[in-house]
Amino acid sequence: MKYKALYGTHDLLPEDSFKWQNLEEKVRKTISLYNYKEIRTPIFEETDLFARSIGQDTDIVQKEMYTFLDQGKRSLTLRPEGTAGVVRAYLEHSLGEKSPLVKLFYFGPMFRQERPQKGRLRQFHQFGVEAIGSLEPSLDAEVIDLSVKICYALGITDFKLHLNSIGCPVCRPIHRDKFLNFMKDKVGELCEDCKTRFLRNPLRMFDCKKEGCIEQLKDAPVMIDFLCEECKNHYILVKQYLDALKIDYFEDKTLVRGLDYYTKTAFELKSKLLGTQDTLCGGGRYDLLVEELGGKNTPAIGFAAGIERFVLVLKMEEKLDLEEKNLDLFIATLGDEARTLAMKLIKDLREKNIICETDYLNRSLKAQMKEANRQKAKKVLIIGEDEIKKGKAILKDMDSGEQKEIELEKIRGAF
RNA sequence: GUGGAUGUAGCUCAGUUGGAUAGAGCACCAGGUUGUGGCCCUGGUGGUCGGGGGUUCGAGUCCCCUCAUCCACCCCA
Repeated sequence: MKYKALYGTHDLLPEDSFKWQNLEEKVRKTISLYNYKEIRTPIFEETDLFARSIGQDTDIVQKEMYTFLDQGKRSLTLRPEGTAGVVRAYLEHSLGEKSPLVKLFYFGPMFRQERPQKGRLRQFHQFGVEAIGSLEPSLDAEVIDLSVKICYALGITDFKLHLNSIGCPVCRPIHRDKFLNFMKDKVGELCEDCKTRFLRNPLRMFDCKKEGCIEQLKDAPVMIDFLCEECKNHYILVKQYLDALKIDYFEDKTLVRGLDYYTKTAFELKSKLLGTQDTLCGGGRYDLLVEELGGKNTPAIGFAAGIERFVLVLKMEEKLDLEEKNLDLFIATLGDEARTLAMKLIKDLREKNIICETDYLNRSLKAQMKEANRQKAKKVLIIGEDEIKKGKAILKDMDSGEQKEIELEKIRGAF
């Protein structure tokens, strides 16, 4: 075979596409309950937008973006995540001038050039929400509540909410100094990866699974103990709201975010069923991003969720909707006259929203019946020469096997 | 970018210490029913054994290279 889907990309075939549709429908419905409105932004943007918002030093910008030059020699990039484009659109259309709090959601493909593995693809799909314009902890609670609610709406039960606060530009440097100071004598004991992390992204050391590193990090200062008054109070209030909403959470002092724009509240929904790429949904505050992209100082919070990962978990929990819309009627024909009649009937019935199908391969009646069965048609209408003469046709119920003659003009009434 | 594993029919997989026209189940097509599906029976279509090179009288099987996929590292949805 000459052409194949690129490494890390997948075709969504008919046998699965309806499952995605069902999933999307439920997600949309739930998000709408929380009064978020859909926004659709382009899947490519100026490269600089992503570099600016995600952060020059992140892995995404450093090595994972699909970047190309267009005919005009401008550097463009397939979006690696959704927030940057949404905030760009928010600013471009002055949505903040029309309403102080803007609640948006999106669905769509994202692109990152990573090595694929379970739960990780190069073109993958996310949905996410962004609430832009408020610093209220109650808004954090709403966003978190929504993410949890979506899981329940889909029937997912095996997941855990991890919660943390990663501070702000006031308190983060203080912790960073303390942390580096604490670790600097221990660097020699760390694994090679952690030595690199120490220089590039020290907090990532908390993710290390090696026992030696975990031991060294045991008493390391964590961000949560260094929060400034504002961040500390914010975090306390978020927890109070979550308690009030009876949402269980696990305070994960080591939870870090990969994108530079995050501040204060950070959360993830994780599922053990996923293997090592266990994050279903990740989010948090990004109070600095809007200003960073040229807007006014505007606090915001959001999350993004991986649709493929949801599908994986749903498959494992066997909660995927298997209901396919199947055929209401298959019309089997014998002869040219019958086929013409069938064509007219079908056009008519489709007008009435009846899903119907007929044979386009000149097959035997037996083969047509097999086809009807394969497509799970509820009923089959058989039109042959005898039936045309009599002005009647045979209507067969495929479940019971019963069949009866029916006048051609009365067929519409049978549904 | 690094490591490990796996590539045989549309799908899931057998294939012995290297041995003759490469198999099974499912799916597909046809017949058993001159105009009736599912179950059953019979038959059929379908494979450059991922690709290339090598060893050998002989390679799906052994060796080398390459490509692809999966899993893991890194990192993230």
